[in-house]
Amino acid sequence: MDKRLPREFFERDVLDVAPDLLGKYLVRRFDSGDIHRFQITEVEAYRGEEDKACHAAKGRTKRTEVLYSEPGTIYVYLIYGMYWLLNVVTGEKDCPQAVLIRGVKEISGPGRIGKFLKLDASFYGESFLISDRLWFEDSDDKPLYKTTPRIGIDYAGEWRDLEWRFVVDEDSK
DNA sequence: ACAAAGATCCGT
DNA sequence: CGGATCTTTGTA
Repeated sequence: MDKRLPREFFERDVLDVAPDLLGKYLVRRFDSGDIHRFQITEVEAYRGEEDKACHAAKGRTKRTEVLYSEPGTIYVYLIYGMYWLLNVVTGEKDCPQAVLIRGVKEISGPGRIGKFLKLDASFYGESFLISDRLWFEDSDDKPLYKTTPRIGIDYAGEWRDLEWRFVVDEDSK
């Protein structure tokens, strides 16, 4: 059976998709053919042009173009000249939203995930719905989680304090 | 054309 | 706490 998360999963508001991704599996098929599954433990939501922390706050540019495309599309970008951060586009087409994958069970930190999964610019615009090297799979786990403000966005003014970071609560497992 | 900052990580 | 390292964006 196909456990890959379908378009309908991502075609919802980012604030619904983000917590639902906790406990799901991020699956990477490397060039060698080896397939690794990583259970998601930490995510953040970035929501629309109004959200000053969202890259789409700058409007439609070459970099943010993909945020306006179909739900389930891969958004990767290089930060600090060395780390590829991984996001999945959510919501209706033309509503720029994305979930940042910040942590999985074996790896803490969005920059380290990109390094471990060998991500690069070639993933930009690819789709999690049909890719043969990067996708999400369902899981029966419904872990309890806590919310906190997002990390590293102190510049975002009133949007800084919104608790749009979702972290699996280990204590409750 | 140039300068500045960034959804980070690591070593000191 | 500062350096690495380079793309994107704002300003001229």
